[in-house]
Amino acid sequence: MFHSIEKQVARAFHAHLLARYGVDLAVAVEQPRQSEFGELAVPVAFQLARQLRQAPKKIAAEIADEIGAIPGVAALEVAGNGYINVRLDRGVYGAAMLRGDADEPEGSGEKIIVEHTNINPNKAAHIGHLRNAVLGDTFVRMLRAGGYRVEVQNYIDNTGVQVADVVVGFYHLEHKTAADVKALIADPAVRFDYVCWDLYARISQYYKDHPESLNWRGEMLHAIESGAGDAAELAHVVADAIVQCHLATMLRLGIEYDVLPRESEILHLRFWAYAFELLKERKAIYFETEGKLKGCWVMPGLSEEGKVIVRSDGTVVYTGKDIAYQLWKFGLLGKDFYYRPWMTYADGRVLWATTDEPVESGQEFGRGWKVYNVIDTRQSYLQDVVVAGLRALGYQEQADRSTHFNYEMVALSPRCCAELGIPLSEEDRKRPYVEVSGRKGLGVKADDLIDSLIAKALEEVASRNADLPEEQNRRIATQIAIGALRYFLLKFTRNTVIAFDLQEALAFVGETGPYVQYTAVRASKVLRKLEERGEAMPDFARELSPEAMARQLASEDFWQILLAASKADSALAAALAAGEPSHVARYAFQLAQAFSNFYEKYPIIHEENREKKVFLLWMTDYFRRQLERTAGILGIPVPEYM
RNA sequence: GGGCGCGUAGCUCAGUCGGAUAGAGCAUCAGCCUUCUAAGCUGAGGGUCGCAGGUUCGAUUCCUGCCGCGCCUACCA
Repeated sequence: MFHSIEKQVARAFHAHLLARYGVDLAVAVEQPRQSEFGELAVPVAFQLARQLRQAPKKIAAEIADEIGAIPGVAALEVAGNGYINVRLDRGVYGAAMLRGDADEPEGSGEKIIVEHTNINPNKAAHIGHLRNAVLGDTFVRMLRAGGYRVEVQNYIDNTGVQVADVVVGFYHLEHKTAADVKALIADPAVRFDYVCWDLYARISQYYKDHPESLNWRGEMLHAIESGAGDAAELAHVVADAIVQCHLATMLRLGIEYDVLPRESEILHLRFWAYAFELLKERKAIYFETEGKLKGCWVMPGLSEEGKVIVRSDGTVVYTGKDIAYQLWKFGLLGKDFYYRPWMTYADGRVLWATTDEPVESGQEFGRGWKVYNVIDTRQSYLQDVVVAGLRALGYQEQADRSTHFNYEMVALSPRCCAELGIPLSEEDRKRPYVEVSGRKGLGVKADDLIDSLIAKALEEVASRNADLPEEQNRRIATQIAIGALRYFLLKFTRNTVIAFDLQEALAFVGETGPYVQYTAVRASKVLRKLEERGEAMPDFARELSPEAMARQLASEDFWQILLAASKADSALAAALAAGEPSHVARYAFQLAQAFSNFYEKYPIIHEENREKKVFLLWMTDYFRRQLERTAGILGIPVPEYM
């Protein structure tokens, strides 16, 4: 609701400035810090002061005097050195909310592709991967809430070095065949992704101790690429099983995908070969004939030496395949995958995976208008190479619409390492944080963290609801765990390194997901209590006249609280514009704070005055809806009770 | 060396396009449960916005330099 007014005010000012001063200005509308200054502030007089060579205060007065009536606005006031403060008509505003006036969604019909998660399928997911997936998933939810059409892709690098290493581990360290590993996967007592986690650390250490054994890796990569033999089969078995683990882990947090594009198909369907020809043809890469990079195909420009795309042994680096993939995402490759169903989600939606077998699936993916790649900021250079590749091929517009949705890494605080029993060098102990490393097996596994959160939440839930069945309490505890974890990962801005701290992640008080959930639970509990007392929910539209609304909203307290609740769309729009899910998280917390205040201060169902009681109930219901909607955008479920 | 990012309360972090008295959570201290769930609420203390210049009506915000920290700078991803 608030967002509509914001836009309306901005439009009115823009039109007036154009007509009166002939100035085409992008009008900024901000929210004053102090509520006494009104609901909106327009600092446009400051911008004009320079051009018109007049005092801001004088210009502001002139504008406020001449602009005329703006729908929904009660008054304009000049304050400070030249602010124009806007006071809304509370009755009109309240009545519009009662009618359920919604802001028109901004989204266009163009398809937006968001790629996230992208975990190497060779070990269990850790907190770093969770940040990626939760950020990506939340951004997707934001876009969809904003009316955009989104396709979610989770790229599976099932033929890369990391998978090869684990397969080498199974082969040379464990002496296991594909059949042995299949049996291991089928064993319900074995957490296969955990087994691989340890094995990956072991083989990495083994390479370090026995550098000559590194040729195993090369051999394995070739075997996988050829696609035949026991080794290739083992690689597929391992990667598929780990993907299954990752999908299960993500599903625990409510994260789903539309399609899994796999690297094996990029190879087998010759996407890369095709892109390679394109790159050569359009002179985006050149063959180096001398020096250090002799025999490589190199993309010049981004760094001093250029970026190797094809190694001297003829194999392509990941970034090369990524260029082919990015071209496909925009529908520029002229080739396409085939698709087969991978699994079905609870709501019946099918997750598709690519295949190289020509089958008619009736599915179409890719051909996006805009592409977001959710990838951590350490890979900025590689992402720049991909975009430079598009540019070099002449796809300027698509390059401009390629966004590296970057974020900082999750590291471990030294204290956290100590708690987890991770030994640290003297040097590491002095650092502010220690990088997670899959190779070293250094990190917090996603499922372990979720399990700890559930256990802790269950303790809490059970102590408050001892009379309820354990199974039911466990379900609630799971929802609380999800809320805690998602909020924890979302409350930081993207470019903040999260120094992971177990105590903080496990916190349920203060600025946390459970606080937001608890508030929503309280709101719906009030409404439920009303019915338990045998009272019906009032017909708000009939009982609350615009006059009654204006009367109640004359209370500064009520007005401020309602105003806060009405800003959900505005907060979402700002967060989308900034590409910053943390803004939504922060708003959810502020919203919860506002309701908690209201809840503590005003008895709702015990209110004697009928008009006021109906109004309070309406406020509660409105809050509940706004809170649930915002939580939903964050992927935070609202439990029945807590 | 080069590129990117960070430095704000004891700790962890926010801080709209340069704007009005720099905020939140945690921690500390003092209060609030016979009334809709205390995972809550109220209040208090706590700041040289890394340092030094510059730009201007105005700088935590923009520019330059310096100091400190991190990441990237692979024929790994």
